[in-house]
Amino acid sequence: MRTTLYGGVRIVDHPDPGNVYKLDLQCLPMIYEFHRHGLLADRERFAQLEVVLNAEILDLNERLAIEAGWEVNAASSDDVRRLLIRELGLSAPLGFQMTRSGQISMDSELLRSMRGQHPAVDMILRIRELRKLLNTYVAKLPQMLNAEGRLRTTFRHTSTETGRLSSENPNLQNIPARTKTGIEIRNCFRAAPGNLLVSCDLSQIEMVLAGHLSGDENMLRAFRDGSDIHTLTAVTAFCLPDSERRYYIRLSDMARREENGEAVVWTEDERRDWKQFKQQKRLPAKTVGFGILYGQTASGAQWNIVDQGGPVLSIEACEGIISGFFDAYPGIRNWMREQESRARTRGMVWDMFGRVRMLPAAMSEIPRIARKAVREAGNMPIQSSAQGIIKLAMAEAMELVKRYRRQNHVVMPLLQIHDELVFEVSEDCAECFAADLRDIMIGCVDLKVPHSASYSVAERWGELK
DNA sequence: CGGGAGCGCGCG
DNA sequence: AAAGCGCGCGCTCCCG
Repeated sequence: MRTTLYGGVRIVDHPDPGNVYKLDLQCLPMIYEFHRHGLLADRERFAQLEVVLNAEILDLNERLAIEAGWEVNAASSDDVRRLLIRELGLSAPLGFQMTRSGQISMDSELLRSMRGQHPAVDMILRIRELRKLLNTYVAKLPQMLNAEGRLRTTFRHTSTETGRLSSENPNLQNIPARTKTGIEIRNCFRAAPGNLLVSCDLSQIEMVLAGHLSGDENMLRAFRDGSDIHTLTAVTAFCLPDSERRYYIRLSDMARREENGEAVVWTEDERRDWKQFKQQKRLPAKTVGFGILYGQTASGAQWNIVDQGGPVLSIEACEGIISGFFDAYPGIRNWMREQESRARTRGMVWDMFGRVRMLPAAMSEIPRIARKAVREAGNMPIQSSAQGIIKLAMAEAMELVKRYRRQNHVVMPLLQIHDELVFEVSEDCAECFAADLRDIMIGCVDLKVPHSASYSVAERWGELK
């Protein structure tokens, strides 16, 4: 039994936080490297992109004004509400979400669900997307370059609740990646001539850790066999009969092998069935699977499934998928309950390295406050453990960096983006460094699941992965 | 005109 | 009514 003070609170019987302090200390040399180097930017390319975006936004704004009959500011949710709800009378398939101040929310999730009712919806979405990219990144970042044309960020390593790093002035952990224009922004960052960018990330690390921490046998087996987790969840959650179960698991296996570059022969029926299963069953199951790690409820899942192009499901159906997930992986349910109980009875949870998060709110008598804390309790050990693994890898990778430097190679640690590390490395050894880095990210910790990491090498950031 | 709340959205 | 975890940051709107 150990009694210590943590955050000014006396607590009994919790893991030794000594390892955490060591972890945080050991990753500092690499953070120093991040600060020292910065990312090389392509001014020319930024400038070109800025012209293109400006033109498209201007054009869209004009067309929106014609459509509406007045000058709508897409960045003003008041304007958007006035146009779409009051003047055009549009409605959402799942009803409206309210903001804290009691207004109907006009966020992109809701707008996407109203697509097709009126052309103004798509225009507003597109204007929003482009304005965000232009104002936050394309017009802003080039002003922040140093004399060498490199962009430096500041990482904070003591500011988050889960041990994650945060990045500010500017934030280089949220550079766009998901859209076509976003990738063009990433392509404005590059390695210097003679160098290449290397990135390596931990695959599905949070789901892997859910398996490791809970010890759930079904999930461990699934990861060991390399089967598709979301298909397994789907067939259980939707209560498919045995024959269909086996059929779809076989199809998911074929899809995986095909992705790995194997030649796979599909019949026409199989193709059609897989495509339908993927959209109608696997997508909801996948969405729920991620949501569960955040404590998502049925109504949250319902919105999310629609948002990602899945079917409109009833609340009952969503509840069914969530409980189906827990039936497929009962160990996860028990583990989640254990975190909830730690939060409710002791006001704290901790991760696999002993990092503690105090959650006194979980003891609150106000249900909304307590529920929020319980969600945080379920997520923290997973997010925090993932971060611990990356910090271990950062410490070990620093030795790798020194070894390469002794052989006169250029190696510049550039960024940590939560489950990913980015380096700039001389081109003659980039591939080799990447493989060594991957081995460190896998080997730095021993989990019940053999986890994996994947790397990528390219000249420009947007070409990675 | 600066500060801050509220909203929205980029990333993992 | 509430609504999914962790961040940083830009714009709008309102206040002093």
